[in-house]
Amino acid sequence: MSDFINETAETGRLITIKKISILDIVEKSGVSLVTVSRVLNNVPTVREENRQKVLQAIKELDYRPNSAARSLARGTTGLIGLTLITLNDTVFDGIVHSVNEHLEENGYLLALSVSSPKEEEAGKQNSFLFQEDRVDGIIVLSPLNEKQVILELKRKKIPFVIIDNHLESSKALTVNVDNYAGGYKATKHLLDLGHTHIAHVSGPEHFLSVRERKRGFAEALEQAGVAPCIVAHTDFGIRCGYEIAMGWIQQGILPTAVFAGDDALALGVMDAFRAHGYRIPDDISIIGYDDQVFASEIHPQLTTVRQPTEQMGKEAVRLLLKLIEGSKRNSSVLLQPELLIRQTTANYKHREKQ
Amino acid sequence: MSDFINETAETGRLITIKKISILDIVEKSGVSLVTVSRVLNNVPTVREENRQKVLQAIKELDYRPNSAARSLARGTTGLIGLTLITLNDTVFDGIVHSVNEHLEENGYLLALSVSSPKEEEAGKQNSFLFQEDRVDGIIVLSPLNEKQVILELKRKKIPFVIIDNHLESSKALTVNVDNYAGGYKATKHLLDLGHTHIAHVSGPEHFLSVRERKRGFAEALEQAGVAPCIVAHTDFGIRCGYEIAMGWIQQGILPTAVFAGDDALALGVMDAFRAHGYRIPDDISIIGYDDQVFASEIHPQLTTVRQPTEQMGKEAVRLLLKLIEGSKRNSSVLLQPELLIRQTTANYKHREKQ
DNA sequence: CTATAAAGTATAAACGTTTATACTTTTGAG
DNA sequence: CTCAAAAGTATAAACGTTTATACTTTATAG
Repeated sequence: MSDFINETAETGRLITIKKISILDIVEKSGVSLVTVSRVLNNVPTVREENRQKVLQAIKELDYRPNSAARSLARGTTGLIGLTLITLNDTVFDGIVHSVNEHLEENGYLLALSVSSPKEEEAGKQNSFLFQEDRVDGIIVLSPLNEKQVILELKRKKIPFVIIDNHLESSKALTVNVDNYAGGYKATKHLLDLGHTHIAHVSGPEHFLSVRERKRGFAEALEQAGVAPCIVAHTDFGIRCGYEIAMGWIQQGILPTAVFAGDDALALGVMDAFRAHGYRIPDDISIIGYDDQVFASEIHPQLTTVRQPTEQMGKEAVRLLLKLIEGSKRNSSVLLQPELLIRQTTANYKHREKQ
Repeated sequence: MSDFINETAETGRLITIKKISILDIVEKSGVSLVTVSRVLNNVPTVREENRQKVLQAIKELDYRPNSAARSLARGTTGLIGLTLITLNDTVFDGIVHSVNEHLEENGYLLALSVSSPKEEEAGKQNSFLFQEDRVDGIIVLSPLNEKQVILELKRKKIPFVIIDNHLESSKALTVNVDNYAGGYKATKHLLDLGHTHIAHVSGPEHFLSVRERKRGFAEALEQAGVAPCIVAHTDFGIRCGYEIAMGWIQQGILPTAVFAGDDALALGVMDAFRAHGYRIPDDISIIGYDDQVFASEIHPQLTTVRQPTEQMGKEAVRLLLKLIEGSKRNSSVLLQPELLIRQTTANYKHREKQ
């Protein structure tokens, strides 16, 4: 029971306030320390009458157990770290929400470590989270320098799960969405609409997700006996989509449908074609990926592929907690994406030359 | 020194691994426990030779101090909580990055608590973060139920700072951006371009930021002796901007410039006017707010008002840490936004009737 | 060589819980 | 009323640091 100094709001005078501990609850409730501890930890062998006394005392004194003492005694921090690069992304937002929610359900608190892409590529990522033994486990979201992260975490024996990994065959536990299926579904949708000149623009090829989506694209086309119109890799982002599409138009490469590797690219492509008088979806169909917030709000609303972010977070938490419990033989998870058909895709119609 | 069970990767056999503590470092380095502790805490009175021995032992044994024990002994958790509603926002993203960075610089770890707007409005917000004494302080980002949060935090005597508060006169320490100035600057820019039919569309009026931006808008107009063309309140988001602008056009309300309360609204407004054949910025100037990522990527690039997110996070951390240190007489911070002139605003030109 | 300061050491208390052990009281069935 | 089970109690160890105190060694100036 230590004291700390506080200041009354009105006078600014310093007064001393006793920090309350479990002993104060013992005193107030009149039961033993062990009983109080049992109530705190929901141990069943406590008479209801005593439980009430304890709860009452806790309420009256506004007692909150000291987490450090608990952690020390229990050998557990109750903290799970989540490392990521950016937050400004519907998918990440959904995952973080989900992870947060499911962790809280299980009595864990979420520690966040955001690093900039630059730091992460330099391998400096999340050094802080790794330094003390502050967390019971770590969820790594879409790590750029995956190998290094895995090595580090294994060496430190910190339980971890990776969401959206980029390595073909990482031996770590992972939660992924079937990007091949996403690419396949998107492309199949365009084929079903009668398109035969289908282009694909996507992000950098070193992303596994990019390669997988492209594989789905290629596979769907091959099964339909259709040759790809063109495939382009660039950076993610509206601007890149715009530039790529502008390039196509200037070269006379004129797809009737485009499967973009993410919604921002799709938006850029739309911008470019519209700038040349194309109407969407009448003259060209566009399909994105990720279902960013703007996708359903722009005009026309963007057809896209949604990743099940709620499930991703839930599964990652489930896997990690099992790992922490010491469960062996857990296996990685592969979830399915969902095609959202909106207004930027339509049946192929022959377009009159401009 | 306790033991824990681990599994060899190859055999799956259970082996016992000793968890290393400071005592192992004492043994390995041959110096006293106090000296080791001093090295760990950067106390200067340690001979360089001994410091090296200790550091060497720490490295060889891959020792990381137990954070729970540290926290207990120091009476500090080293954790700062950040509560917010959504992450999917350039401004929030910037603030979280900044908060994270500046906390780490000061040896703190960031605990995140995301709640859904629904939860937050129901007052259930962040209950978890408040329950144990898990954090040394809390940064509250744009609280919907601000009064309740403040009351709760004061009652629990948890040091806190609010970023982007919505109450006119909260007695809490806050970090804000001068929304009045933002509205004023944006409107002044349009006036300087020769516009006299300027509309304003913004979010719900119960947001202080919305009212302040509007006040800046009104003040700038009044100083110029210009009457507002129209002022509308709706929800934030592309769709709402689109609908409002559509309504204007149908009613024959035709501003030559629009100041939108955020970038998404601006995008919706642009969509609507473009759908009616308006060219931007030739026929109508549009200005947004926040400088979301897409603002500089769309075509034409959106003129907007940027909030200094890096500074906001930095100031919030600074204030909070001072508060934790026990410093009195800290004062709230008001930062200035910046007008970013890009391609959606241009000199007023008389437009020929369609 | 001595006196003094700097740097080291050992020892122990403190931080606030959890949890094991051993013992005591209460409750309820027979 | 007796006895066993359930529920309680007291006591103490453990968790791994930090930090205060008092003492010892080492380096350095005179």
